[in-house]
Parts: sequence; C-alpha cells; structure tokens
Amino acid sequence: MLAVPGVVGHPEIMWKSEHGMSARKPTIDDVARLSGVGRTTVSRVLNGGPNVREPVRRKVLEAVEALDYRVNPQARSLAGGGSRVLALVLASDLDAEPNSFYASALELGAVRECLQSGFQLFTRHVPQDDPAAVQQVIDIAVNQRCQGVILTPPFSDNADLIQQLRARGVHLAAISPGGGGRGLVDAVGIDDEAGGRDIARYLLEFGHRHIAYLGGIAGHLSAESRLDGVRRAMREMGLPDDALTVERGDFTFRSGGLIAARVLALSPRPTALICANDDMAAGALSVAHARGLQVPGDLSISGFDDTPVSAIVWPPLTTVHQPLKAMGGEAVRLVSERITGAAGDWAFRTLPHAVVVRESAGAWHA
Amino acid sequence: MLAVPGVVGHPEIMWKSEHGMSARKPTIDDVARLSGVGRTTVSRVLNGGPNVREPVRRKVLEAVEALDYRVNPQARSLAGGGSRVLALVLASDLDAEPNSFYASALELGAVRECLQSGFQLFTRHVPQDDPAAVQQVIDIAVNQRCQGVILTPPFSDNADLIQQLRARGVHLAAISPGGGGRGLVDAVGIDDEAGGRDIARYLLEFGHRHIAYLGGIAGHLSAESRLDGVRRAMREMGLPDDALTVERGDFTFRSGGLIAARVLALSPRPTALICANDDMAAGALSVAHARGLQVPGDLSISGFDDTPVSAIVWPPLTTVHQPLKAMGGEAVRLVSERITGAAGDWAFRTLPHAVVVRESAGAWHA
DNA sequence: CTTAAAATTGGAAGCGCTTCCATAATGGCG
DNA sequence: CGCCATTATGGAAGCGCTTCCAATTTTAAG
Repeated sequence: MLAVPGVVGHPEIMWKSEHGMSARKPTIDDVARLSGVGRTTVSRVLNGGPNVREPVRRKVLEAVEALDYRVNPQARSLAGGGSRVLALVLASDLDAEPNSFYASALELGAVRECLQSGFQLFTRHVPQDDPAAVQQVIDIAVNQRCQGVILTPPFSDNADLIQQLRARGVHLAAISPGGGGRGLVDAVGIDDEAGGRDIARYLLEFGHRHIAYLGGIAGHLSAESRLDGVRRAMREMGLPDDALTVERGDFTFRSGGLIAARVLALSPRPTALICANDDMAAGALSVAHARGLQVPGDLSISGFDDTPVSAIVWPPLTTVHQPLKAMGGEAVRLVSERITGAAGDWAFRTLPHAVVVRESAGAWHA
Repeated sequence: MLAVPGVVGHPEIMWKSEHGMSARKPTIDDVARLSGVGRTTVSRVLNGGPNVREPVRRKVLEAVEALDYRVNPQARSLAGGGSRVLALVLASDLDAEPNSFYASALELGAVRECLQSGFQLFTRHVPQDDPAAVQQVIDIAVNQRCQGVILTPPFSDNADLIQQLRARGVHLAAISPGGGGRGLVDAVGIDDEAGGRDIARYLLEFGHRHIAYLGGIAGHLSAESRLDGVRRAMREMGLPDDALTVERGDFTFRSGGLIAARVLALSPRPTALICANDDMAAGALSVAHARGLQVPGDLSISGFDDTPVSAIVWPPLTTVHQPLKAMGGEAVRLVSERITGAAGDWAFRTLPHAVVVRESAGAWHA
C-alpha cells in the first residue's frame, strides 16, 4: 500500500487484514484528504455532479481506487441521497411452492437492471390471499424506506394498494396489470389478449372443436384477458360459445391437475386444454399421463409463460412466451425514471410475446 | 388523528395524504416528545434494552403506535446499531435458468427467519464459474455493509472467499459445505453421504445391478459425498466396482439429458440412474421418454433434493428430501448468533433427510 | 486590462439513530 | 431517617454522507 500523506496521523486506518476485522472502513473524508480536495467535491465526483474539472475528478477517482473506498449507502440515504432501495413484491401462497420460475425470471431481469442503475433490490413474497396483504406490502416499503416498489399480479391491479403506497411517497411500477392497475401506474406487460388469441388460433388450426380453458383466479386480470383472447379467436373461427369450457384454478400445478380431471370427465371430452400458465399445464399433463391419454394424440395441452417448466415436462409444452426477464428490467427502469423525477402520464410498455411450438399440441387421432 | 401535545408547533408533521408524499415521517424525537420521555429511553424500548420501567415502556409503545413510527434502518445502521442486513448468495450460470426451486426454498426459509429476528435479506445470484465470482461476492457484502452472508454450494467450500469475507468483518454461515467449508465456518446441511447411501440401497433392493450415477461438477463437495454414499452402499451389497458408471454434468436439466443419452448407449445398459439432483433426473427422464423407455419398467431414475420438479414430471420422481426451508432458516439463525456475539467453535447442524418414494424407481422387466 | 457572469470549490449544517457519561430517582440497611 | 449502591433517565456527541450557501477562481465580455 502507498504511503499516503493525508492518512498519516490516523493510525487506526490500517487494515489488520490477517487476524480479523479491519479497524475502520475508509470514509469520504479519507478520500478527500488523500486527493487533496474538499469533501463536497468528492461527493460530486461520486454522484456524477456537474462542475468538477477533469484533473480533479481523476485525482479523486484514484484516491477512491487506492483506498478501495465504497460509499456507505446507509449514510447516503440518511443524508438525503435517497435510499436507492427497490422492492419486488411477489404473490405466493405461503406454504405452497411459489411459482418459482416466473418469479425468478422477473427477479433476474430486475436485479440485472438494478446493478446498472445503482439500485438495491429486495424480493419479497407476500401471501396473496391474506387480507393483511396490503398492509404487509406497505410495511415492507415503509420499514425499509424503499424508494420504489415493483408490483406483480395480482397486486398490480390493486388500486387501493397503489394509492396507499403512493400516498407514502413510494414510486411504483406494475408488471402485467389488467384493468385495475392500467392507467394508474407505470407498467409493463405483454398483450395478453393477443397472446390468448394466438395460442387459441394455433390450436384451432389443428381442427380442435372442443376446448377447455384452465384459468387462474378470476381477480388476476391480465390472465383474464388471455381468456378474452381465446374467446375472440373462437368467435372469429365461427365456433359456438359452448365449444369452450372454462374452469378456474389458482395457477398451481396441483390445481391444474384437479381441474383437468374434472374437465376430462366431460362428454364430449375436450380435445385441447388451454392453460393460463405452464404450471397448470404441467398438472393437466400429469393427469393425462395417469389416464393413459396420448399427448397430443388424444389431447393437446398448451401452457403460458414459457418458463423452464414447459421444457422439463414430457412432452415439452407448446406455450406462449413472455419476456419475463425483460419485463423485470423494464419495470426497474420505469420506477427509476420516476425517482429521477421524470413526470408525465403513466406509461404502459407492451413487450412482444410469441407462441413457442413444442410437442404438447397438435392434431388428434380422428 | 389525536391532538397530540408534543406535536403541536410542528405543523410540518401533518400528512397531506391526498396529493402525494407526506411532508415528513415521524422520528424517534417525535415519539420521545409525544410520550414525554427522552430520546434515549425511546431507543431503549425499541431495542429491548434494560432499565426501563413498565409504565414508561407502555407509554412509549403507545406513542409509537399513535404515530405509526418505524425505526429508520439507515439511521440506526449509521449510528452503530449494525446494518441488520444479510445476503444470501446463490450460484447460478448467468443466463441459464438458475435452479429456482432449490434457491427459492432456501430463500423462503431464510426470509421467514429474518422476519422474526429483525434482519433484512438480500438474495443475490452470482455466476459460479466466473473467475471474478469471489470478488463479486465480496462486493455485494461490502457495498451494502452486510453484517452477514449466507453461502450456498459451491461457495460454501471456498476457503479463500470465507477467509476474505471474514477479514472484512462479515459474519458467515454456509449451506451444505463439503470438505472445504467444513470446520471453517458455521454451517447447516444434511448427511449427504447417508443420503446417497439410502437412495442407492433403495434401488439395489429392487435388484438393479447396473447403475449409473449422474453427478454434478466435481467441485461441489457435498454432492460429491452423495456419490461416496452410493459407492458405499454398493460395496456393502457386495457389488463389483464396475457395476457403477459415473458421469458428470452441471446440475442442469440439459446436462442431465446429455449424460443420460451417453449412459444409455452403454452396453450392458444400466437399469437405474441415480442423479445428483432433481433437475438432472428430469433431464434423464425426458431422454428416456424420447427413446420410448418405460420408467421404471425399463429404467429406474432417482433424483435428489425433492424440489417441486420431482412432482411435476411424469412419472413423479423418487428422490431424497432435503429440508431446504429449514436449512435456510437455520443458516440465518447461525449468522445471527454470531452477530449477537456468541463465540465458540464453528457449528455444523445436520438436519434429517429422507427417501421420498414416488414412481420413477422400481423393479425392471426381467 | 477591468468587471460582471459563470464555473468551481469547500465549510457547515444536519439526516435519525445509538451510545457514552452524567444526573436523578429508588431502595435496602444500619 | 440518613447514606450508599442500584436502577432509571436524559443530554450530547457523533456515525458518513448530501446539500445549501458563501467564497474563490475562471472565463468572457467590455
């Protein structure tokens, strides 16, 4: 290590790196002293402020390097720099396994963007059906002094929650809001209605005429518009309303199986199952296997989301791809723009979806 | 809201809840004023300190309630109360899907425990094969001023990383360390060797005599001892060494399929595949399906971990259950004990595992 | 060369909390 | 009833940073 003039006289700055903890982490004042400028100037350099001449900036940066200095985020936050903390709120049924792949993909995309924009991300799972859920989300945001919160369905549609968070000065972005959150908050999502229409069309082209839709909870508005899309596709193909049977579950593997069993007992038996997400499709697939039905020979099944689940099951699921990572990243960008102060109307960014053809859907044996 | 004596004269405390942000969040001084005690006393109550008389404590708590006061964690941290931030570090191959279920289960358990003990948890995914991984983990810990870090495999075995983090005053706990981390750090895990032995025995009892072990990367020590267990079981059953074929992948679905394909081309063909985790088993299962092999009729397959993947595939996987949530929780407890100051030798808590019998393993057609 | 305007820079005041230390109240005993 | 050991309580000093504002240096006109 260099013999640093400014640091002389502060013997407690030494690092006893061998036997445990260092005596003291370098502070902004250490950097200021070492680079021979004022504390304020260092702060300017660190925060990309204006009015710093190039040679000065370089000197400061060198000192930062030499001392391996890192801004203390807690101090920065206290001093008014903003906590730079964002929370990603995911719904989950407490002890049931969360829809991990969906959540992970969103999180991954969000974290990556946070790294770039210098935010810190917390991911928190909140039991969606809990009546205290709203309060819990607020607690998360307020307790940690989050500057922003990213809401996922069905929280994206909770106008009350949105209102309350905003009243406490928290900036927001929503992922896939349906009617509720739309226009109330910055958001990102795909065109769910088109997604539903596309997958339905794909199936109808194989000639399927009895279709069942395995949906999620009704309050999940974006998933609900997938159903609207399915209905539209059928109408456009001139099919009667009773060609479609609709049943609802809760997006879990288990409920997919339960509903599939119910639907497969119908007569005439549907030849295709359109599921609201991949997990439910996987559940339906298991039931099909258990009954010895060939997929897609006896029964076509489609998923939604294109999470890894769709590739893991057999046969792999034909599904609708959602760019979840990109959605997570975009959500971060949206809140961060709000935090930076950009005003204006609530944005809704629509990202592209696509039907991913694998092997679980096709024509059926006569 | 109550007309609060102490607050009079501070008109800026009002909440303009309608049009956006509140003017100011209540501080500890507001609580002190309202309850008519000193700031220090409030702090004591908030932190469970000694020497506070019951009526005083109650008064303070009432004021907290009335003002909906929350400690500002940033301020507390700055003042020396410790950041109360923990980081859970997970390995992942950057763009490959992380083993989400494994990660989520650990995280869920950890978060739950954190809620109880008042810690804040960050979950961060670090590309394991990156040479800069160690530095990245250190950055996460240092930048956020984490008090503790929970390491998962293969970081649990990285003595260098452990050393460096400790040198910076970060407290640690490791999940499932193998040789490397064992004895260097507080840790929790199952008896992997016994787990491997148990599942191997289960299969051998069906009479399998040609077995392939689909392992993970060799550096993943705890998974490696599962293989030791398998070997031991075979030896105990008097089987020759060449009854076991060992191939390695990287714990992903994809590599499971790749290796399975290779192994199934062997002659004589193994009648059972023991996989190092559920994802690889799922990959192997897909390959079996693709080749028209009956499972378990033609081929038995077993997983490890008992993540939801094992229930989602068909047939559902016989696997070894790891109490992942409990492990996550225990890890938090371990670091938090260190932070609180309990000294002593490094602990290793062994949690119970169990063979979960489902349908992917059994006897084979003669 | 002056002189005002613009660009840099640093001093000082907190942000909300914990903690050290001094002060005040309480209690046990002789 | 006093006196000293406890037990309670509050005052004041920072923790490391951002930011307001005043001071200083440049630069651009005049």
